[in-house]
Amino acid sequence: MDRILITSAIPYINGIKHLGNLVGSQLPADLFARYMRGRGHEVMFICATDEHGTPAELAAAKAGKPVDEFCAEMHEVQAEIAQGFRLSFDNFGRSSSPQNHALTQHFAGKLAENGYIREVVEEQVYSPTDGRFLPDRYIEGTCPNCGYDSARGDQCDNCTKQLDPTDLINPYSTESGATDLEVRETKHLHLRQSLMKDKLDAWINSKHDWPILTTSIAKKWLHDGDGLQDRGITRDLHWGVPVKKGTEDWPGMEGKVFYVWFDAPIEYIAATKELTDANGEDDVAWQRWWREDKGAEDVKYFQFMGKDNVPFHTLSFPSTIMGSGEPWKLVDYIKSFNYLNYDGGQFSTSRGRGVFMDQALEILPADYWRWWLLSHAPESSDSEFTWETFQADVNKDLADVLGNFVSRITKFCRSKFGEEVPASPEFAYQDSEQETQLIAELTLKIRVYEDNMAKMEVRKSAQELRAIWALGNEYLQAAAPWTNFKTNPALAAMQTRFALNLIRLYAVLSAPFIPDASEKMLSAMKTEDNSWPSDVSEALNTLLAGHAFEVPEVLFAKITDEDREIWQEKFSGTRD
RNA sequence: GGCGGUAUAGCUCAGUUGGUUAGAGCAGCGGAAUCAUAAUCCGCGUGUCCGGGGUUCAAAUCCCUGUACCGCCA
Repeated sequence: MDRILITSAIPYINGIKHLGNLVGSQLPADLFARYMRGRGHEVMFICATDEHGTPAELAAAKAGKPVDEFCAEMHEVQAEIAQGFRLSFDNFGRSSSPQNHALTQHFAGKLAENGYIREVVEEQVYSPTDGRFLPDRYIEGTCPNCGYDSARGDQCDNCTKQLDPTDLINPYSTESGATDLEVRETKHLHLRQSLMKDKLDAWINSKHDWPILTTSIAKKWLHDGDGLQDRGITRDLHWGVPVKKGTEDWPGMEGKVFYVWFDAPIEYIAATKELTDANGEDDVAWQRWWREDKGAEDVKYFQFMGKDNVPFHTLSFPSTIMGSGEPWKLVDYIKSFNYLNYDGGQFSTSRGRGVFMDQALEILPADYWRWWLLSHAPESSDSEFTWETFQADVNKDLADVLGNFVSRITKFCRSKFGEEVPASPEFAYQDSEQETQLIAELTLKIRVYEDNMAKMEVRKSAQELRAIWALGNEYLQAAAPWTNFKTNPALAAMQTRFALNLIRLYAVLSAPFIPDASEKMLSAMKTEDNSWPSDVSEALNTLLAGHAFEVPEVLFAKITDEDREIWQEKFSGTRD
């Protein structure tokens, strides 16, 4: 039994995420976590909300709430939606937790001790009216280049020229409209990632089995231009982790907080501690996952994320870990994803384009989305969601191939033998060529499936699973128990018993993808035996003659053309 | 402008370290079956593997170059 640590990139707090976000991190991470649990491994699956930073403050202000209250509410909303998608986090934490405050300050202290922190005095735009320093994009004014009157401080949207906030004519705060902006000096901490460059480079180069997407992005940042740059890890904000050197004050840094990207990945660790603290366990309980000197030396750590998060996880966070000089667990494998597009364009949170997680659950059960998104996961390149393919794929795979298989055999059995597994003393499928051959084919495919799941080859796993489902239909078609029933009912009984056992087998194999349907299948077969089919022949002898079952409700209702047209129309615009 | 990714059948995509007539699912066409959510099963592909060069006995795969789309950065 292995110990598997899994983290999904943590979603930002300011709103509900769309399906592209979901398929890029949380959903494949959940697939992997469920699979590993199913195989009997000890799993710690962690996610959280990423709560600090200016966008959270602004979203709270817009909602007319104190930022801490806003975050607490949004955390609950996101947690509930995650539950709706059956994301099986062991803990869904909060980066604003006391545990994360302490750990973030601890790491900063260690980094300073080891010479990886530099204090830098910068000039930034301050707004007395807003009472804060303004990030570049929250300052607007007239573009000196083209005269556009709503140019942002970082770039003019009209002529695309890159700008400095001080270039703008008549600059004003986009928050308050204040024009009394001034440039002030402010001191910040920089993480000296540049000192870590060679170490990171060697580390990345040693990871031969990582996705090309992961390593190519990391290498680009390591070698592009002047190479890996130091990065500011503090901000002049109120909402965040106060800058401290461990538990000590940091002279000159009063009133400042750590920048979100610094404290967000540390939350992976903190969220684990949040869990064990809540359970009243001691520190060893979380340290055995994260400290190689406290029992984590044999932990295998997997991270899941979209490609936009790769630099932070391949460079910044490892810099934090390595620079601490303490034996924290470094990631062993980074699974990264491209983007899912929506109907010819991008999903966009800021523009409200596409289908958002809450809306998705309002129109269809989680399994539909899980199956489609995972079987189309953007692994090798960006992939595309269209309502037409979604409807066609889901109807075919879930309703026709799997759902109908369950339906046809349970109903057949009920009408011919009643709602219990039929007996046939004359026939055992160990002695029959057709069944023996199918067991061999299933075994082959299940081993391929296991291999793909272990390698986090998401699409290939889905493909193989579907092929395993199809074998059931092929078998029924060839065996034709409905024909045999007329001349040789005992043979038909054996075939029916075999096919009914396939339902349980499919439920176990499919659980990582479609947990709800899997649960329904097991409960229809009136069994709680969800043990992994290491021996397929044995697994198909689980439900014995006389075992009662019931014909389940239709597992997957089909998406009609009318449904599709309504949704297509409904989601064609943007959300406010 | 720099960097990266992608470009394979009508659609969505596989093609591992270069190696037999380039594959799968969907859609389409033909057939079988009638247990089932008109579901299932079987059969059917004349594809400039984006264009152009090159390396090689052999290239979708490696190198150069051009084009298109996407993204990141400045």
